[in-house]
Amino acid sequence: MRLATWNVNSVKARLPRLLEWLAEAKPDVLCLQETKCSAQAFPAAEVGELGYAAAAHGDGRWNGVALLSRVGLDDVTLGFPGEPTGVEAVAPEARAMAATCGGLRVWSLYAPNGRTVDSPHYAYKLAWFAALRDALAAETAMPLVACGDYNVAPTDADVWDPALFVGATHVTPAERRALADLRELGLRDVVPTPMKGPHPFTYWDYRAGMFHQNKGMRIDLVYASADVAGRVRSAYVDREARKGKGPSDHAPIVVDLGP
DNA sequence: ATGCCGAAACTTTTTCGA
Repeated sequence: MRLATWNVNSVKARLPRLLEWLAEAKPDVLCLQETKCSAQAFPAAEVGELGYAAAAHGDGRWNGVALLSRVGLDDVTLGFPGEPTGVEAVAPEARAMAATCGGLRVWSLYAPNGRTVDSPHYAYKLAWFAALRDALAAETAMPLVACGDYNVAPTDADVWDPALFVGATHVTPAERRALADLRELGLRDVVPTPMKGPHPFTYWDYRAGMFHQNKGMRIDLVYASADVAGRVRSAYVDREARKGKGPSDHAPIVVDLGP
């Protein structure tokens, strides 16, 4: 089974690139983040023509996650119990969903950014991770993979220049502790192989030629239960998808699982 | 060459991203 995750930064703006990538990479299951469209507006017909069932969770302009599968898409759940609401919001944002695909419980996650450490958005980010931990703890009895944009660089090696991130979000001990809490559930970080350079970065800012200088971050992660992690045959960052006209600022991660 | 920010909307600037 080929599993993939990709923050597409608008599924509408990225639709030609998405369809092209699906036809080429042929994942069995794809987790999408930052779809930036409502569930009703999700291009289900277009991906359906390539053989994918789709489920989407989104409310419009911001956030949004989706799951595509050609090996079954059952028991879809949107959000999770105890998910906190956004800052100054009355309802949770569209940042999490799950489905059972080919015998695997698959989550597509888009963690809050946090903005700055003194922002209420940072406290919200940590609360969101704490609630996510409890939600995933209830699902560890089955083969589980939690994929997505975690908006946390697990180690200093996961940012191009740690000195530039001192005092910034994405690298704080509390954020890294939140990831460690997920690993303590038994989830393992499936670290992909970079196509170029020593670091498997998955995100490069659009600005200032960051991609071309390989100044990136590894913030998109695949967290797999031990049984699933043991089935991993290969995993890589498809940085080709970050090139060319109209790319997302994130590259997909592709994971091949054995039986 | 990978090639120097992009998406969305209560749009003609502002908000957000990390």
